Amino acid sequence: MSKQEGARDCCEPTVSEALTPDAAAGLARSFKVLGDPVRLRILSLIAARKGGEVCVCDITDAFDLTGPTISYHLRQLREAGLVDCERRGTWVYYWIIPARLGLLSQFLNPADAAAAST
Amino acid sequence: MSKQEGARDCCEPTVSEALTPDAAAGLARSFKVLGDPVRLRILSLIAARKGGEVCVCDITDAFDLTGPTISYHLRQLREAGLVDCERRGTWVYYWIIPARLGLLSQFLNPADAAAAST
DNA sequence: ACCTTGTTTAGACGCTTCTCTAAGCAGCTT
DNA sequence: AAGCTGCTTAGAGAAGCGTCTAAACAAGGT
Repeated sequence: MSKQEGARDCCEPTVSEALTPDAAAGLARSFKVLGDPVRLRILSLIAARKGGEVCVCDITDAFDLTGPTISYHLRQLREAGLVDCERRGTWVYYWIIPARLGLLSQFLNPADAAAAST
Repeated sequence: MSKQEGARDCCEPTVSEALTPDAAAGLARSFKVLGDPVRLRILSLIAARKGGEVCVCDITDAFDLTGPTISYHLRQLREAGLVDCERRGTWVYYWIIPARLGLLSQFLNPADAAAAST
């Protein structure tokens, strides 16, 4: 309820057009998956890694959670199309799918996306 | 588990640096609020509106939900810092706080944000 | 003052989510 | 082939979320 006008009259970016219920459902599913601190940390851990790939065992080591719990979160990320994985011998490696994140980013700030595509 | 390499070797954007648990918690809270189709539609409804402001009654009319439910979602959006509101006479108007959305967008795609800030 | 309309708060209830333990599968290594 | 390690699946329980109805609060109009 603060009366701070002025935060919104500088650039007009934000969310483009009104969303259909279906489009909203699709986007919401992705955002919901991002709405957990553990998954966000997993994602940034993968992204920060040189080579862009991380073994599940490295992820598990970075958290104070059991293996199955990490596996659960990785599955959520996978099913949301945010990461993909591949087994190589004993280990399973995960990497980020940038296109999906780009899509979400674009929804939040169409102006940035437009600027980037020039 | 699909073997599609190559989706990630074209541009290297994605998520910048490894997140601290605290930073992750803050971001996750915002993304969680975005992780609901109704809230996403409310947001896009406000954003699409000429003038950038919408009365609660207009929002309520756009959904097949009760007033209290809409009020609940608006509160979530408000407490996440994504929107702000002001009462004017009988009606309460909501608008989007672009800075917050920009921050989230930037997390998802640092490359876009960098390009936009030039 | 009172009633009417717009909005929020409180409380209840069913469904989903996140975590765990136990058990299963996959691929080395000996 | 038997056992070891890495990872996933299955099932259970506590906590959280989204919806509703009922009631309260806020402003304006008789």
